[in-house]
Amino acid sequence: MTPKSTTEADAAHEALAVVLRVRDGVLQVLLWERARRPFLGAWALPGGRLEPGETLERSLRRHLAAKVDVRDLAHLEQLETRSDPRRHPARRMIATAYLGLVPAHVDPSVPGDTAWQPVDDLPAMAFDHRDIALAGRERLRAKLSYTNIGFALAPPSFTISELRALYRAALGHDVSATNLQRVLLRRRLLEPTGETRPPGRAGGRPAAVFRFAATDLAVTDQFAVLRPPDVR
Amino acid sequence: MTPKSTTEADAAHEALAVVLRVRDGVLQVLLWERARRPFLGAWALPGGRLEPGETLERSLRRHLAAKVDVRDLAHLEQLETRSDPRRHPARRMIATAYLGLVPAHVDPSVPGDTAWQPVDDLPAMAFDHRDIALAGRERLRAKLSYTNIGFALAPPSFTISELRALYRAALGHDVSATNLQRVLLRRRLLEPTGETRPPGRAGGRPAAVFRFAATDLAVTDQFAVLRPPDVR
DNA sequence: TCAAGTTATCGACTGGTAGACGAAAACCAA
DNA sequence: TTGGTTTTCGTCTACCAGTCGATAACTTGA
Repeated sequence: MTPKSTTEADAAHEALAVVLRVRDGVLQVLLWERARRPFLGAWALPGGRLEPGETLERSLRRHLAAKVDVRDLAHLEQLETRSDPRRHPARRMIATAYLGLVPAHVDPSVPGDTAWQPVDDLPAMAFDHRDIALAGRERLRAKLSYTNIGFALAPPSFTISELRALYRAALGHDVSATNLQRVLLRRRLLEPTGETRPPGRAGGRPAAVFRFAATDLAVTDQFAVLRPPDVR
Repeated sequence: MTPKSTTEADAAHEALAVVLRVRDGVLQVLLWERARRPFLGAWALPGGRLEPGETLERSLRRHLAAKVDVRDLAHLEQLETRSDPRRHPARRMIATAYLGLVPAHVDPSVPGDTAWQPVDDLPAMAFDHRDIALAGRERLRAKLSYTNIGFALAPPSFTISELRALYRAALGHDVSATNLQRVLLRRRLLEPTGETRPPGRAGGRPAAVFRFAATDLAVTDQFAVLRPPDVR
């Protein structure tokens, strides 16, 4: 049978966040420099201990409030829970990671010990945080293809060129402007605002301005290759 | 600042499993009848407390061993972590749920307090286990469409008709035998064994026998509508 | 004012894939 | 031999994404 009385205390639990944004064509993650051991001075994901009575998401938002304005978080979803006993060198610590997205148009001021780092060229990181950060990137990339999660990275309105730059930075490869517009329009994820943006100094045709349709994310969170019959 | 000393003990953590199989054309989940309060006598997902030094997956396999032969589990992946303080009426309990799949050809004997229940017609369940079970079903349905996760539900070899029955039960809707074969063959997920199965008493053409190709699940775990250019 | 350059948008072509359907194959039973 | 059953295969069609080139709408500079 399983032991009923735990000799040591129950495992501590923490919530961590992979907060991503696109800036200057680069996908960045919010990291902070640890101020205590272990891994003193190393880069780490923001987050912290779960306190009694809190949900994980609430705890995460509380810890995050010290780093960024939580109102700037356009999207937050659970990633995975890590439980390897050796992931923390000193104590038992279970971590539940979340993926958070910050739109391109907000630039939250962050404390001095906090910085945006490129996800494709991460510095040395504490614990297993590097793996978690990369898992967050992969989740974003997968979901960009079949959901409207892109709205969480984009400003309220944008041109196709601007959106294309966002997708290129997040996906890590180029996307065709023609296909991006057609695919998103056909799926009713995008709608034109009717406005246009004046061209830059080099000239060029004014770009039409679009916005993401106000559809529920959950609605478009599904994709099926084998669709049910008669649904068309 | 956040409180450093926890007045009450840290939250207890449990691992739960949504173990699914297809039997007689019905998608079933493994449940057991609780033998103690709260929810005494109600149906619950198998699982139990995480003990010191265990990973979540190891803990789950240990608890599951009392219910089914763990070697019969063809697939196990993490689903989600639930942390609502009110999900357990008496104490603080965080649950990490997993999705497990049992192939159709094995029929593990289960203890008397354990039973397979239809996922589409669940009995009243303890805690939030009903939500978790349905989340497991949705994960399976989504992944059936774009991964080779179906191999974990299928016997080592099978005819297209048998596989079609499996998919119909799991997906909840009919699938065309023609398309099922063509789609899976084209993606190299399926390969013919060269054998045929003799027809039943009513006659009919002998069915060709297939098996899932021995590709790594992780390899086929990706799908992209917006593919990178030049990859063809 | 006009030509050249620039950027955005659109239409057309192509290839690939899935759903539907019916024909053909391979068996059984009467 | 005929009719029924099940499986398998080919074909037709629709849809969708990737590519490419034409066109639109603007700029600057001569």
